[in-house]
Amino acid sequence: MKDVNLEEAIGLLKTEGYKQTGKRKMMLELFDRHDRYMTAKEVLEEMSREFKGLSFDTIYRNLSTFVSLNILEETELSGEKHFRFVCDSGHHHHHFICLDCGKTRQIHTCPMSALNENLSGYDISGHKFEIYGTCPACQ
Amino acid sequence: MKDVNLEEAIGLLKTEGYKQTGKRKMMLELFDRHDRYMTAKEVLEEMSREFKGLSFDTIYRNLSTFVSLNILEETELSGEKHFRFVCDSGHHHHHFICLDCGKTRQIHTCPMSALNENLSGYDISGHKFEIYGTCPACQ
DNA sequence: CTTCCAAATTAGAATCCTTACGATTTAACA
DNA sequence: TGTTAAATCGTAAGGATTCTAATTTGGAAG
Repeated sequence: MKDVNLEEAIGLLKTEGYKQTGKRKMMLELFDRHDRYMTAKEVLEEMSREFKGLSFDTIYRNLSTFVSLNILEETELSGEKHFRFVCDSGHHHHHFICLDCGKTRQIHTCPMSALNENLSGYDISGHKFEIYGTCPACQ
Repeated sequence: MKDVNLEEAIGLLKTEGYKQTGKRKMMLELFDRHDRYMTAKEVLEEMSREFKGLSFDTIYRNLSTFVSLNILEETELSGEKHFRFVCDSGHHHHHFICLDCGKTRQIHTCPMSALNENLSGYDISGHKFEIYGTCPACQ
């Protein structure tokens, strides 16, 4: 199940004309394996074990590439960008995010569908609904 | 109406044992007058006209103080902290935020009250619901 | 299996936002 | 007024992120 996503993601690189490098594959494996929000620094630290002398730039550039390819999703927690493998549930949803471990739990209630305000005249480009706290495992 | 809030905010400084300095008063007047989300840099620029040689430290320290006094509220937009006078409507609400001018419009629908997920076992410490876009005036 | 080129990576500097520091000034009270 | 703790200044430090120029490499073409 998850491996399908991983393979799909790696395949997407070729499809879109990006090179399949060992670093990119390891980054994607990392996100697939952890299945939680991670910072660029965390990714760098884990990758550095295998790839010594890894550059900041590589991490940030690839994270940005993956987000634009819709392989990763991004959110900002306490001033730091966090990334996770995009959920494959196939429908729009939101997240409870554990502030300790970064793991998430899907929330299927979307406030936009239940919105009873009149926002005509407003051009809406996006919305964010996140619930923060501590997951059962971290308590 | 808004002046009441401003006076209350200035008065709160004394009540809580903080000094009422000209810089703090001008900062609060600024937020009262603009009534929108502003960055520390925007505040610094406007204040610098009157107070030349104003220090970063003063801006950030006072912004932080005002937030802790519940005079200002804070959110993070594209990697930068934004602050605005806390709304006085007296009840919990959320915001549409114009990404051009920073002005907001209150949203009274709260997703937490309509949440039909079972989150027992999760320790919830907070939530965020924001709608982004362009307000009528900025289109 | 080579050659080749655009893409990827590196190392390090630069940028942006934010916070921290010791020295100086100032608000508020007696 | 004088005193004192709080506020401010000037600047440096910090962390996250982006940029640049030089080098390396994936992978398509021969």
